[in-house]
Amino acid sequence: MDKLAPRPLRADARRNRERVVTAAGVVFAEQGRDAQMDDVAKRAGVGVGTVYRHFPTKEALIEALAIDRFEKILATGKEALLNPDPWAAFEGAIWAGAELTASDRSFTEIVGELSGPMPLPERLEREMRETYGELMRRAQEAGALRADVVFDDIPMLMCGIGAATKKEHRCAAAWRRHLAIVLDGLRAGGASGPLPT
Amino acid sequence: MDKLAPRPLRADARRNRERVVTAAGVVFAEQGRDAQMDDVAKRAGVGVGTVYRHFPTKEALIEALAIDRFEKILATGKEALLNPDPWAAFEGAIWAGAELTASDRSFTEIVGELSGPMPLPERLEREMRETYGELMRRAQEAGALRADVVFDDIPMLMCGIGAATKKEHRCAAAWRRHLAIVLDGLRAGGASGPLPT
Amino acid sequence: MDKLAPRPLRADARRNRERVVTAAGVVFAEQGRDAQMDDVAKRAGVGVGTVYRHFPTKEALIEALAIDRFEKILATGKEALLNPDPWAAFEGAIWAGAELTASDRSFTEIVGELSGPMPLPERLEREMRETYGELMRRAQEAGALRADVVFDDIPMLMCGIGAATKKEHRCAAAWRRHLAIVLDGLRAGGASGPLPT
Amino acid sequence: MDKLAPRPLRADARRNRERVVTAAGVVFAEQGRDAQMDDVAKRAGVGVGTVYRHFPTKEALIEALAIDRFEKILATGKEALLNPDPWAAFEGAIWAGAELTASDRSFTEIVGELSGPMPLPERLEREMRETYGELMRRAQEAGALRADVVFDDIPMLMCGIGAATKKEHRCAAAWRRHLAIVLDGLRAGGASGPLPT
DNA sequence: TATGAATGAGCATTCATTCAT
DNA sequence: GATGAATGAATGCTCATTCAT
Repeated sequence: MDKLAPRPLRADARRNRERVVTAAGVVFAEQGRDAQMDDVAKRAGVGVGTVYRHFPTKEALIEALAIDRFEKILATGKEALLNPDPWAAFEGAIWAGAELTASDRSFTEIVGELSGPMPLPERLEREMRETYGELMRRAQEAGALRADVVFDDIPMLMCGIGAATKKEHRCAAAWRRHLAIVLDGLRAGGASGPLPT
Repeated sequence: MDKLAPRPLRADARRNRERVVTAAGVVFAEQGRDAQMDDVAKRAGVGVGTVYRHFPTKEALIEALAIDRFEKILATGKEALLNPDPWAAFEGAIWAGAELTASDRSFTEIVGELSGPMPLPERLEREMRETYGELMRRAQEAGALRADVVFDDIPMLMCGIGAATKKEHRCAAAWRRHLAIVLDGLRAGGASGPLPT
Repeated sequence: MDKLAPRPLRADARRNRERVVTAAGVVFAEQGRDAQMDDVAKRAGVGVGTVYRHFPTKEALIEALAIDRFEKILATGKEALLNPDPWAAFEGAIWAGAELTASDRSFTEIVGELSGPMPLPERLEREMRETYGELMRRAQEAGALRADVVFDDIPMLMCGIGAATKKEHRCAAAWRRHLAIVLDGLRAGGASGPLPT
Repeated sequence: MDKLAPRPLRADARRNRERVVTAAGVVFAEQGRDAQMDDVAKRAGVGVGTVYRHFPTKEALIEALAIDRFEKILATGKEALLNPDPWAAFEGAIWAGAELTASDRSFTEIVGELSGPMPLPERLEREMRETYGELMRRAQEAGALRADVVFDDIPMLMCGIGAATKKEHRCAAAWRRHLAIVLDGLRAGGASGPLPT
């Protein structure tokens, strides 16, 4: 009913939860979102029941996984903020996020299905906005990033990059070309005109 | 008996096949790749058996759908070749393809799952290569398109656009911003350096 | 409604019927009773509808096939009656029937499933009884066939032989050993005691 | 589903497996090889999933059933070895096996389909060979069993008996007449000549 | 709390039979 | 009559979820 108090979660329970999330990451990475709960359990070395104790549905597990991924992206964004060069900071954040996305097949799949129906927790979304918003603001103030991009363009662009990492295009690292092109398009100097609204 | 003429396929059979493809387009668009064959049949107003008479497996139906989509894209590409302005022709082809992609949610999903395991028929792939290759060559010769993009970058970029059209981003037409950025990145003038290989 | 008059059946219709029966014989021989009606039709070079015009159900077709087979067996039995040696006549009839059975996989399968639920037409059954009954009577009168075998033992023994021809026992002709043993058991001299009732 | 009394035993999985096998025996006996897995489950009082938990495919279930049957036959064969009279031992083993076969209609069907494509486990086949081989050797040494029968003739003959038990011949026990005839044919004294090779 | 056996709705696919052409 | 496209009930099997131990 009331969610005021987050339950303490005993040490072994927390460890189990961790194992499940980790296993889910691997299994979904390998087999995509159609992977089976039994496989996740097996990989985690627990029974299915335990998986369901921590995550009431498969969807909930996937959501938890997605949040975990976004936390990691956010971390790279925060780290980028330390870079004094505004454009390098922005660019570096984007490259780091893309690298994470590319390194895990499930990442894209999960994040891909996610944006619409499965919103992130308020705190996470806010921090994402703050962090990447700040990176963009600085780069724009420095005249490096075109002025008409807004924060909401970023997840969209990242979705595109994610899609590029998912397939077997000409070569495994083909997505880097995609990102390089996009970044050139994002440069203040490259703009051929204002973005459509 | 004689195979000189391809099977005429009775009038009603052809009509039914058409209805199945149309229904499949709608159903897969609405429910994604996991939509059920029974639903396709119901939507088409035929029995499942009829669906299976025309397409031996669900996979075959999806593939047929994908080919149909690619044919439409190819048609816009060929039309673009008529435009004497090399960059406008190239840009127009890309916009037209994206528009088609955006107008049908299943398009992206199906094409998305497609590139890897389900190759297009040789003829279609060749024509795609020829048409878009020519569009690119002209635009590059005119100094409008950066010289280091190659044909294989296009499907990758289109996948990205497709991903952008799939989600509910800030607004329905947000993908246009994505494409505008990408196109700016593709301009010869916008390149900040060579694309990674 | 009334079936008093057998319909004339136009020449081409009769020819078609013949083709269907022949095709069914081959197809069921190759694939067993689970073969499909479509395959029978294809083999016969007609549409399924034509098959169904002549045989209202698959079961009816199989029954017709069975009758056809029994007619052939009966023919060998009648021919055997011409042999003046009573035991040789009996033995020859049995061998001939087994040979037919062995030569066609569907034969056994169909006949096997048949005896119980699918009785032969009265005329055919009567003639079988008359012919084989006579062969047995003569052999028994000559003191060659044990006196306690009765007509109804024969189909049972033939079923057994049929089963033997169906499998891949030690060698293709292993069933001949089975029949040789049975025939020795049927000889008047071989009886170790009366058959159970 | 379950009885009012709480289940005391932990090994309900094993019991369920037993129930599935038993139910399968009955259902396949009644309806033959084409019986449905759902019916087996219903008869066993479990869900289909449970059937599939224990037997990955229908084929596997049938095979398990067949092995179970052969084990029972083998047991009677081993018991017969205790009989000091060589012919009585051999004859008794055959009768006992036939009795088992006759008592369960599915037995024949399953074994019938079995011999070819579905070999028994090595151990079982070996023990069958050893046991029945020994019974035959003794009976032949005693001059009671004709010298030219070999082990491989036995399954063939049993198939025949099985076929005889399967149908509704003149009377329910008609197969006993078949077996009596075969046994007379197997006696050393009854041989009219060597068996065909 | 952990376990994994049990559940059963769900799904792709088949095939005997019907019926419009 | 002949054809073969259409039908849809039936079937083997899966897998997210529940629950007895």
